[in-house]
Amino acid sequence: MQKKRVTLADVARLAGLSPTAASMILTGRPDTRLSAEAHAKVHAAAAELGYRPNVAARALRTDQSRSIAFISDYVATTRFASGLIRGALAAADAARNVLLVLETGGEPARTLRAIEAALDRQVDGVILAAMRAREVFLPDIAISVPTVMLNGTNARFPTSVLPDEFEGGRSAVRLLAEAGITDRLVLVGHNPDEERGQFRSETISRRLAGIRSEMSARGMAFAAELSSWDWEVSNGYDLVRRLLRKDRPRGLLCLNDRLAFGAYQALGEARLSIPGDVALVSFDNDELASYLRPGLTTIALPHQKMGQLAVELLLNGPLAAGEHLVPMSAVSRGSIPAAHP
Amino acid sequence: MQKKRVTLADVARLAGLSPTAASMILTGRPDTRLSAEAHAKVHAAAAELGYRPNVAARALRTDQSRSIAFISDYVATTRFASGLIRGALAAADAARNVLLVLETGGEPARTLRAIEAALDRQVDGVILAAMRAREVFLPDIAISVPTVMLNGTNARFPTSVLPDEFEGGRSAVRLLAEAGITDRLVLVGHNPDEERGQFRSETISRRLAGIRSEMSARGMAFAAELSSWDWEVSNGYDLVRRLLRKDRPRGLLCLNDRLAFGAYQALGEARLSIPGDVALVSFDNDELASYLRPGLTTIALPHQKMGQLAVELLLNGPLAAGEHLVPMSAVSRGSIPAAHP
DNA sequence: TGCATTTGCTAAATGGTTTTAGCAAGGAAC
DNA sequence: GTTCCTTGCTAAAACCATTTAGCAAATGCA
Repeated sequence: MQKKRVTLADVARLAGLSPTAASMILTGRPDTRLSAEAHAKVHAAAAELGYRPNVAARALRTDQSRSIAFISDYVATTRFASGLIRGALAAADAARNVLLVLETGGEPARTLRAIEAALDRQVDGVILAAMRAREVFLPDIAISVPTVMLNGTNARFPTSVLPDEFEGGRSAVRLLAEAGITDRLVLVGHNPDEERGQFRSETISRRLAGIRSEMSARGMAFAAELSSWDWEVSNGYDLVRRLLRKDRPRGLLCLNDRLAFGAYQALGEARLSIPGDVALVSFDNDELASYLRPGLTTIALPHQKMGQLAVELLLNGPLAAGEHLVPMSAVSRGSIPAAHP
Repeated sequence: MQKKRVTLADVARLAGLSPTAASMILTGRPDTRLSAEAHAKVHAAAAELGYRPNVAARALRTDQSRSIAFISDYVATTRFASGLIRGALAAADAARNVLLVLETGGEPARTLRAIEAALDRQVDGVILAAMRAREVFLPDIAISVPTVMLNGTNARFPTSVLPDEFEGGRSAVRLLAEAGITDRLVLVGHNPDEERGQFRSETISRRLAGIRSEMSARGMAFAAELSSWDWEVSNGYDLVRRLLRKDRPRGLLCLNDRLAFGAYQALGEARLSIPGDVALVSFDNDELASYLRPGLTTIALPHQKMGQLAVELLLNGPLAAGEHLVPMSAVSRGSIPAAHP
């Protein structure tokens, strides 16, 4: 369809120099002693021919492929979660790198295949991302390149990027308190096992810890705590419907946006208005939050920034071990009353 | 972090044979005359050393990288749309290929960079996917490898994978008709310009053509057609709220799920029940559809299958030009009454 | 036995880039 | 007039797998 690729040798020939010289000049080596004239000639030749280096050949020689693997249990669970990928893509693009995206479905065999496929292609780094699980299972295979855990943790890879759930939890309570809602407050979605760090792991329990910390700092307490194993729309609906049979809460603190959506449905059926009768705050800033009416006030998961940070950590020098916490910011829409004077 | 990579030479040495022999055996060449014993020795050696071929080196020699580029305007607009990627990933994985995912944001400059980055990495094929736009803009750069348009069309690349919108449109009408709803039917979201093929291009106008075809085949006609440029939740809400001031429809045919969600909100406010008072059918089978109550009956976009097909077309021999239509299937939930006897 | 063919394997070239080692010419220092 | 730097450049090796061309031994055929 097209003539043969232009190689470095072609550029060198046109410039009247050796491939060595051309390579040194085009890669911008610092301490070379080639003349300014040579630089000019090589750049001109490269531009004229539209030269683009063959990344495979370069990778063979340098062991650097300018590509990194993004290995995820799921590629997207919600549109919002795909912000992890989007942020990573943008950061990779900015650094002229490319993302190899691999999905594992959480299956060990597929995870193993994915890691091998990535390593075979000489990736410069690996991002192990979690859309669902937090504590990520990893097959026992050595990964010979820098590795970052994204939205999850694993003992073998100490560098991780996580949302700052503790502060996020505090923000949610603060939002309610500042709107004057300090009473008849119900927590929706809490699961005692979670909180003990048993299941979805620490990050969710940190969210709860932040909530509890801010509550007690302000002398507030929940009137009730509705727990649920899953956090889907239908769970929110069921929990709140049952609640409304007995109680009339003033505010609901939902642990994610889907639960909140279910709560909206139950409140709507009960003819209760938001935020007049009942105020709501939740977490995630899922796509849903903007669809609801009134819009849902929620503490956003900073997925995009997290994805970006993961790539930047990989690309910028030696990996800093430890947890890199990305702030969660409050997105105010209409589900809580305007702040108290 | 790890010892040096095992190379083919190492395998050959351990097996007591030449690299030539090892290569031929491991790549499974058909007509070679190497002994069964040699095969056994090489395989044993490869297994013992845990040999994995260096894809970069292989790419250099064979011009095949076992990787294909997935270049998309957006990586996901809804969770559902990310099915395009998910399907592509699964098919690539099955063929031991890998996906280079690139996002362009619809910007020409970024699109150009993405194509170059992919070509530089010797991808075996390119998928140009569209999450939003249907008629895809492409910078004027030659792509020297097989290319498939996914969920979009472009004159320069005749092979495309599209949903079968015409039949999908017919199904939606059929669903309503079979539930006995043939009267007081309103179309929500239609835009006259679209239908003339002006904007989002043919595929949406095919959806409408299918709808109209089935309507007239059954002697049905819309009581009203509400048009809107955008198809977001708020548009659906506004359109239907305005409609309800004057009319009392029996059924709404919404052109996507977000419009339908908006319609739910307006109907809820007006205290109309679904499907008792008003039935709804829409398109896409977005994540939303299952969240609503009652569940939304919708004609699914077969995103996952489409992504899969795109990869398979690339990988299986010469590209078949033309449009490859993937059927849209109806997903019945609770928003239309049970079928008429 | 003599010649051709088949069998079983290997040497060496190839792909495109980077990098090491070093050459030739000119100038400076002694 | 040597010797020693410096400057400006290049030859060739290296990276690793694939592939072409071909070699030596064994076998088949007459």
